[in-house]
Amino acid sequence: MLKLADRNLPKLDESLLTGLPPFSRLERPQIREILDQASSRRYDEGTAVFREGHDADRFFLLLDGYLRVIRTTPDGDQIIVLHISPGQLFGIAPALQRDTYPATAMTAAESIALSWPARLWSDFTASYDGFATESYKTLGQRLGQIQQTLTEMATQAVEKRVAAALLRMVNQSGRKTDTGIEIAFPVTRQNISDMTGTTLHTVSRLLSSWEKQGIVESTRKRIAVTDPHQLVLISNGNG
Amino acid sequence: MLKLADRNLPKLDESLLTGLPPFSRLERPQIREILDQASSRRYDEGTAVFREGHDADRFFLLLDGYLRVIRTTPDGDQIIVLHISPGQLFGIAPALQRDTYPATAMTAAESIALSWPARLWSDFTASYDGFATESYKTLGQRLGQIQQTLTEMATQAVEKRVAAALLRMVNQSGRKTDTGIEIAFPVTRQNISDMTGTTLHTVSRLLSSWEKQGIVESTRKRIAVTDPHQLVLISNGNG
DNA sequence: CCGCGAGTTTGAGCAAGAGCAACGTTCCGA
DNA sequence: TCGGAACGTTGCTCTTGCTCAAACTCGCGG
Repeated sequence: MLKLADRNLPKLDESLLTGLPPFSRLERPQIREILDQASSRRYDEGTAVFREGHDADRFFLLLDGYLRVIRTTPDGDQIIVLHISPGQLFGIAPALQRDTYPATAMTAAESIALSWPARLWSDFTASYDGFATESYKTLGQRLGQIQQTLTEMATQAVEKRVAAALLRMVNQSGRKTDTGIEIAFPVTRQNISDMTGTTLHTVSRLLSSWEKQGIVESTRKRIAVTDPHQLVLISNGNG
Repeated sequence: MLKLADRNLPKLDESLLTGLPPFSRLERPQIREILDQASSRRYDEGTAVFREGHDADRFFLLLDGYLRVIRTTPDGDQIIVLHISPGQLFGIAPALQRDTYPATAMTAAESIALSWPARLWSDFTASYDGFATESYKTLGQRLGQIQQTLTEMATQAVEKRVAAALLRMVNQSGRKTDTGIEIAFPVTRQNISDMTGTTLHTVSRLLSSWEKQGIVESTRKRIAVTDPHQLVLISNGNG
């Protein structure tokens, strides 16, 4: 159960949801209804919102921060399936008639998420025009992205996979800085190796080499791409 | 457009759909309605039902046969994302608001499929109780399976991946024979390497070795597992 | 029944990248 | 300000499994 301190006592503002795809076709009173049924909670960096195998009793919307969706193998290896950005629904196992979550959601940075009890999913899809359509659209995009990652993993050499992983993070969360485009959340070499099925050693060597070539800049846990075009070339094989 | 010869002129029998998950809660007249709007078509082994990138203008139900869902990379490598068995919906891109198919569907054996125009999807989910629920449940399972494959690909050595791929095919389409459990559709070494991101050479070596150990039996394009338990051990690392 | 083509087997060499080890650096909290 | 933990770098070794090459075999169509 959520502790009292975790619930958002001052009323949530309607502007939180307006404009987000699942709610874009709704009027203020409907958004009000939806918000009144939501719980809001803040999560420190590196904590789990839910874990693989646990009861899928709620579904979520990320308001602020970034999440990693992670699967762990029986022998402890883990891989990052995808990242979630603000405004996206996640943990929608209830929509797929699953009774447990198929993966773990970890915060990559301090985050804030709304959540609703699983049983409300069918209410939402029935009552709110466009909610189902937009949610399943998101799901379709996510499915496509995972298939994309799968094909990369199966056919591409490590260097290309790492380049592609960086580009994906930049596209999803890139912030312009004076020197390049920075990934908006902390990323370690280990994280990148978990996205690409390699080791942190190999990732470290690749980043060092790219840094020498002026393609990326990185401090500990922070990565910026200074020459995205070059990275695209690498990810397509013309390194 | 479908040619006349492809349409099933004698009325489709209602028993084709009864009992299949998406239609299990429906009465005969509703099933009649659904069938009357369907096109039926037969496909030779090795032909495409639809191709990646093409207009997602229909969705399908496999009545008989087996399909491979395939993605191809820009440089011509291809990987088999999953297999479709009789009774399953496929090509449901319309349900996910996609305007093109994200993958190609090839017949692994001679097959028969029904299909409906994409625009009917929303009619079906609105009119037929349980159709949406069951369809999205299938989708959820498929998503989970792809994530599973992705983690394997990223963390497991080739031998384990191949063992796991064989087990998946056996579980999905295994037919008991006097000597073991046979995969119900033709499978080449190349096919297996396309499922596991390796080469046909490596697969051939593995199968030869397993054959010597009495774990599998294979003729050209036909594979049977004689000792599934042993394969499970291999796929878990205790080779 | 023959011949061809698609699929398979096997060998040898080689390179990508994993594993291991040791050291360096940054950050944070006491 | 100091110490330690977490993260990163780099060199070396060793293995996995890919590449290339060549021969083999099954099964089908003519």
